[in-house]
Amino acid sequence: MEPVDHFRGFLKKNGLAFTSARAAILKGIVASRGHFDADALHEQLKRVGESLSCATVYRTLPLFVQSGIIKETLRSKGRARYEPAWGLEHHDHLECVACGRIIEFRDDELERLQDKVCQRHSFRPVEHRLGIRGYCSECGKKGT
Amino acid sequence: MEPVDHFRGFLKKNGLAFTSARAAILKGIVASRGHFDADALHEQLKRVGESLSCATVYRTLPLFVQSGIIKETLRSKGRARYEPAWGLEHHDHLECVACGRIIEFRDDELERLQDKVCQRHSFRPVEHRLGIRGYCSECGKKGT
DNA sequence: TTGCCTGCAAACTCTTTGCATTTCC
DNA sequence: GGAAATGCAAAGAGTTTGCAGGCAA
Repeated sequence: MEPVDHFRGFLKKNGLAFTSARAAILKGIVASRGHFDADALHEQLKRVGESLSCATVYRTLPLFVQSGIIKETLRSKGRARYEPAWGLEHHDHLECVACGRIIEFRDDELERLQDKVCQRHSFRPVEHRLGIRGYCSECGKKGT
Repeated sequence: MEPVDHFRGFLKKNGLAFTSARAAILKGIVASRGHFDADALHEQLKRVGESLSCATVYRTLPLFVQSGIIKETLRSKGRARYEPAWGLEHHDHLECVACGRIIEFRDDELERLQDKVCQRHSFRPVEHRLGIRGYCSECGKKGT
């Protein structure tokens, strides 16, 4: 199933309308393969000729989160950031403090270990975020 | 060495002054054993009779981070949160989405595994944050 | 004395909200 | 037609900054 179909279903189920603005935002999300924030998404849509107010973007993003199309990731400089979640497995992030590059990775053993920690504390996990900040291979070569 | 001595050394080394405001903030940090945010710290200091502007708190916190007295942790509701880092081993967090309780834990194997992931990507880690959100044992009992 | 510090208030950034109007079903 | 969605602009929260005066070294 395509994201758009899933999203239409989600809207219908909740008595919400599939509007042109929402269609545009979804297109923007799909186009920006990777991480983005509200402002970047808004800018991108403007570039493509879609004119939406940023209020609409902010009002709509939670719908995409709820429907599972995207998810919030670590905030950066006070901005909420998102990434596509549709059809993707969970993964964690390496974030380069020098160039800002984000490297995604997944490690099953790491996941299992986290579950063990939760069990040990009788904690029922809903979600987790692991972010490792440091220097990527490129920036690491250059020094410091 | 006491935190205050370490901090004085840090200031001296950087040509900065050890002022009464900074002393008060340090006392506040030490007193609030655990997590806090700028606002909570400011409130606590007011309660003890110290009158500082919040601008000073905001301006001073980065000094404590740089000196290693505290460190930033996961943000919550748009607020930067901090915790003491002086003399404490690194640890990670379980955060209850129901009651807000934060449980700290440390798992050496988890740490090692993270290093392995970094090696695999030729990534030199500086710091990492692992936050697991879910329901603590208390809230888990009550339902949902 | 020479800067660094501070308080105050205004500015800023990201995000949310109220209201009148438009769009969807 | 009626509920829901939108744009606009103004409000909010948390945080930062400019400036004039105050303190540490």
